[in-house]
Amino acid sequence: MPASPTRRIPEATVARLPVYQRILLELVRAGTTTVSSDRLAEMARVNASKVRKDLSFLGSFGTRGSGYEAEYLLAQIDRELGLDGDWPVAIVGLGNLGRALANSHGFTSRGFRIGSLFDVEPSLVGTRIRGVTIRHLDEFHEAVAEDPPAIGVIATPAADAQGVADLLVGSGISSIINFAPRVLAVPPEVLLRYVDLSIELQVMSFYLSHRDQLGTVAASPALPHAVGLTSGEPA
Amino acid sequence: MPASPTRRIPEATVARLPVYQRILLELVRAGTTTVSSDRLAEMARVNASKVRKDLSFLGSFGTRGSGYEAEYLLAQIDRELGLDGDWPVAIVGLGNLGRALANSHGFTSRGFRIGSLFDVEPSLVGTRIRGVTIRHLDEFHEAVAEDPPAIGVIATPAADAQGVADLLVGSGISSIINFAPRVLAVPPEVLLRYVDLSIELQVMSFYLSHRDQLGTVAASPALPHAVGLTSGEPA
DNA sequence: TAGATTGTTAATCGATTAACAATC
DNA sequence: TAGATTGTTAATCGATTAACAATC
Repeated sequence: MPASPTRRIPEATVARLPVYQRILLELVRAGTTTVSSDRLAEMARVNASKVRKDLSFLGSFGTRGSGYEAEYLLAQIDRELGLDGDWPVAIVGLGNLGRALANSHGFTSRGFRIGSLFDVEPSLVGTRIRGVTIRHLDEFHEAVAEDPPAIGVIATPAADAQGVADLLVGSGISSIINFAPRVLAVPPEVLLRYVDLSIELQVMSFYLSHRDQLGTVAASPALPHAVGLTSGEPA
Repeated sequence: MPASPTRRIPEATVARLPVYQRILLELVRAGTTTVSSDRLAEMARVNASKVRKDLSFLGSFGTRGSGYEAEYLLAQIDRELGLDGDWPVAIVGLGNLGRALANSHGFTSRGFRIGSLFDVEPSLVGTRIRGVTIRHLDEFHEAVAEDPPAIGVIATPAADAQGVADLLVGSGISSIINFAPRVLAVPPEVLLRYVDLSIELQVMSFYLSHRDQLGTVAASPALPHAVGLTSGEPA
């Protein structure tokens, strides 16, 4: 019943697993024990065949005639996503955005913890967020040597983003999420992802401005939707 | 030389246009006048063929032998994205995240403006961000009647997100960007996009935990990368 | 001209989806 | 059993990419 040992999960499926994960989390909290692919599909706004195909890459966890046991499926997805691990994350930049991130769901959910926080602003250095003291960026290398982060998050002003990226890469961090509205240059082996309101707004703008034109409207944007660019090659 | 009048831009291309847009903006600011598909591809971390194909959907704007005129290409992309329009955006929720959004690049760049801001917190209502006064959510319907937003942004705590979504949809807004870590139910014709740190972190976690395993690593995540789910059908 | 680079073709690859046999 | 729903197949669709003729 487990999938073959050499299962290779398609990228498009990986992108949807966190979505199913969140849906299942909400369902489980609401007391749901069993869920069908139809229901999952409705909530994720995707095709039910796609849900079944996606889940089939992880194994055969459903029961014909009744559906999936929500809690069990959730555990399987967590395992697949590596959320049974403990990934320390370093956040650089604790302005409004950085503070929002540090206080976000991302770090209260399984798999992640705030490893370290950095800023250069004297009034912020030394203060604490969620029990973690903000350190000066000058201390970056020693802090990282103590507790090496798995993922670096850039939440600085755009002008500082490349410098911080260089620092992260220089310290051996190979996964970066960039919230600064700036295109970054990093070595090709570094996993780099962008999260960006402007880009989302622009994609919306495209669909808004093409919506009512003749019949010229393109297909609706697919669900694992773009927010930016980029990624690194796997090792 | 313009593309056929019935050009239909593929979804994957639409997702990359904002990326090219940003790169061109940075190049133009840095004084670059001409750029090749190779250079653009390098900065966007995609294949050069893909850049040329993407741009060819907009028309034939390059010059064989030398490349693209940066400023002109930028203008064409802006036009295609509808950034020559003026889209008022309403932001609901002005905690750290909402404030970060209101002050972000998204609203200082072409095409968008902060139309209205809403919160329920008495200490916030009446204060101003970038010249716009925060109003109480109770005033939502009258405010929206005065100046109907094209796009609604949800930046509230997760628990309030569905209620706000209902309010937005009820007032006729058909494009929503949700920053709250909650799955929303909205009618199928509503364009809904999610932006979410947790989801980004989870996708990173997957690639991190599969990186060194045997040769089992999946393909690197494609650049228009997933951050969530969903979208509405075009009208 | 010689070198460079576009725009486009066509082959390939990956993702989506309807359909249905398997089976609870 | 009858009804429901999975897991998987196979056809289809869309996206990627190498290659190269066109052409500046």
